[in-house]
Amino acid sequence: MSEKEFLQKYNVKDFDVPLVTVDSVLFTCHEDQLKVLLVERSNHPHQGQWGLPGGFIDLAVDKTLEEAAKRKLKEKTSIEPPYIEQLECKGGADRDKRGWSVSVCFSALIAYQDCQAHIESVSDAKWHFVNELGLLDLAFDHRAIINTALERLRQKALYSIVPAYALPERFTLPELQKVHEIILGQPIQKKSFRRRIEQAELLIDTGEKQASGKRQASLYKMKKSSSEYRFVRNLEA
Amino acid sequence: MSEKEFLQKYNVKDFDVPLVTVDSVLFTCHEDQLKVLLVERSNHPHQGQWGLPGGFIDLAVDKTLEEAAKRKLKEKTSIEPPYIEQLECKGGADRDKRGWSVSVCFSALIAYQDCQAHIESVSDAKWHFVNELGLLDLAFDHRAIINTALERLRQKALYSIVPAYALPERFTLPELQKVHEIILGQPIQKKSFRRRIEQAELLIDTGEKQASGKRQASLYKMKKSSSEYRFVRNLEA
DNA sequence: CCAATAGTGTCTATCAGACATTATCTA
DNA sequence: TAGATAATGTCTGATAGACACTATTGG
Repeated sequence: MSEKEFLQKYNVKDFDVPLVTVDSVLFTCHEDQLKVLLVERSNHPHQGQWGLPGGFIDLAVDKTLEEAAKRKLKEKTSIEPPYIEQLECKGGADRDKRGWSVSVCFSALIAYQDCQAHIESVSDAKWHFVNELGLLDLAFDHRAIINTALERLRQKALYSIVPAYALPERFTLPELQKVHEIILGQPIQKKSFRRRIEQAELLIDTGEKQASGKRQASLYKMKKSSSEYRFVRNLEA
Repeated sequence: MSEKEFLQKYNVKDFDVPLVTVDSVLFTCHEDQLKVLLVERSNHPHQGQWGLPGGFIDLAVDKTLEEAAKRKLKEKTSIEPPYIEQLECKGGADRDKRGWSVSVCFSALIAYQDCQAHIESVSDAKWHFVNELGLLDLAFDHRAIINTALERLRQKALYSIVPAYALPERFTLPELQKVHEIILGQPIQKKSFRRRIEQAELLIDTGEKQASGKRQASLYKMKKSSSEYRFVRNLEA
């Protein structure tokens, strides 16, 4: 049989296939706390419970998995997050009552200010304090996914400035340090933090200042590809 | 509608779903070179081309994605690799001629000695020098997946001793250093390498020695969970 | 004893931690 | 001017790089 014939006859539905979803753990920083976006499920299974924003891939619309995840996030936040990366893929026979299922999970960051207005207008989406998830009964294995995302984000806070994407495009160094401290759950030496960022030349000084009450702090923005930079030496956990 | 009714009516095949495979990049070290296991495809599409060991999930057999990947590897190597981790998930409309497809990719390591006999007995599987893949026309986007796996493995060689899993259970420090050097493509300072492993207490001295020609080297084995250890400071790339 | 490989001693360079100090802002 | 926040100076400590040195083996 030629490949052409083979492809003509091929039909996915002749086989037992798992169901596939994309789900995203979208973090932000607000009120000196880490928050994660959750959605109240309108459909079975787990109707009424909180879960991660996500859903099925639209084969006709989505070109890639990341596009699918972004599309789902955009529905809730109105914009695509400035940072998104694949986290892990969960799959198994028992994680979804509908059958063998695969969830391709993403971890993303966004500035609170950039999407709060829209999120408030969407009735089923809400920021939740990461520290207070203990009380909630989350859908599927979404709690475990959030924990994995948190762990990864903590690692990144130790060796990169990826957490900057939880801030607006322009931000001050004290703000950035605060975000790292919130993620890590502990204070960082100001000098160490600034020194390494300066030395690696990861930020651009916009020349502007931010009046935050007392002495004004310089406003910076990320250089392109600064998020890929990895410090040789980690901050201590 | 109750959840029970919903689940009774639910049928995956009522929806357009992508096809899902698992694929693994299995590395080993041999003849001072990094090698990757490839399989000659017996079926369409890409019949006759080399590709990663993998295939469809057997919903009746596999409990998780990792189990599916291990099962596929075992078919070619006769054993499960001592190290396997999820690498990334590739998905898109165009990566497979059969339709929208998702590949859950794993990266794994194994000792050459532990599986070479069986691999030689399997007619369609073969170790390929990683440095000589340029000549091959690999199936699907498998070349890109291998490159991602390589990049990740290089990172791990800088901050962990995961590469030890490309060696037999018992190995010498010079052997381990050599594996790291092969992965990194450059020499490492012997003293630095040994110092950090000793200090982190990652290995157990078995008391045995290996006669490799000249002075005998001590044989070590990994401690449990040493593979999760991450040095605070990387080797320099 | 020689050659080769295993393993150690030790100096330097780099960079994070600690914390004191200075600078700049508003009230 | 006082108080607060931003930013810097500088010492210490940990650890990787460099490389010379010693130790142990087989021939």
